Amino acid sequence: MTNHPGHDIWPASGWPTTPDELIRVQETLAHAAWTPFRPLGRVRVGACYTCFAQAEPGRGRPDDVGWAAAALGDEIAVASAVSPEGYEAGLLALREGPLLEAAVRALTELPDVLLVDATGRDHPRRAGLALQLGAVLDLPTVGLTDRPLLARGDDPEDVRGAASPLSIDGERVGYLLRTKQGARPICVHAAWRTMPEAALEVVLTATGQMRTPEPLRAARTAARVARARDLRG
DNA sequence: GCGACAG
DNA sequence: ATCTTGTCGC
Repeated sequence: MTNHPGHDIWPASGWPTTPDELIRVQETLAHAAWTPFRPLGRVRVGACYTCFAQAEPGRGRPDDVGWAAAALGDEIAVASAVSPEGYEAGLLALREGPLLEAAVRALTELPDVLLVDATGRDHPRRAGLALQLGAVLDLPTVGLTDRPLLARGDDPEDVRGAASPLSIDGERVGYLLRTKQGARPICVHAAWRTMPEAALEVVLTATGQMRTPEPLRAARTAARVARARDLRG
C-alpha cells in the first residue's frame, strides 16, 4: 500500500511500458504452450480490480492515480501508484498490469484461480490483461467484463446459470453468463490456462445472489474504499 | 468521415 | 471507466 504514490512500481515491474513492447509480449503469450486448468474439489477463487482517481468518460488520463485491490476469502490487499498511461482498448496492461500484480502479490496466500476485471482471449492478439496477468503470476486466470472487446454472442435466456458462447470468427473465447435473473449477463473470458468451460465453472462457484461474483465484489469495494481514504489524508 | 473500442 | 434510462423494492 503506497500512500504517496509514484511511478516506482512500473520500472522494476518487468511489465512492458510501450505499446510496441506490449504488443510483442501479447503475441508471444497468445502462442505460449499451456496445460488446461481443471477446477477440482474446493477451489480457492480470488479476484482483483483497479479503480482510478480521475473519473472521466472515454479514455482515462495518463499519470492518473490508481488503486488495485485483491481479495481471497476474508483477506484483502491493496496497492496504489501513479499509472503512466491512459486507457486504450487492447493496451489495458500498460495502465493496470503492475498495479494488479502488486495487489495480488501482497496477499498472504495466492488463490488457486484468479478473477480479473478484463478480457482474456477476447482481444485483438488473443492476449488480454487477464491472460497476461495469469502468465506473470503463474496462476490460472478468468477474465470478467461487462461487455466483450471483439467477441460476439447471443443473449442467454433469463435464467440464472444460462450461458451462450462468445466467439471471434467461430473461435470460442468465453461465455455470456446470466449470473442473476433479470440482470444483464456478464462476460466470462477464457484467459491464462483456462478453457471457456472451466472459466464458466469457476465463475459460477464464486457467484452468490448478486450479479458479480463475490471475490470481485470484495476487491471492487476495497479498492474504492482505499481511494476514498487516500483522497482525504 | 463515422461509430466502435476491456477498464 | 461513467452516464442514462427504466424498474423494483424499501
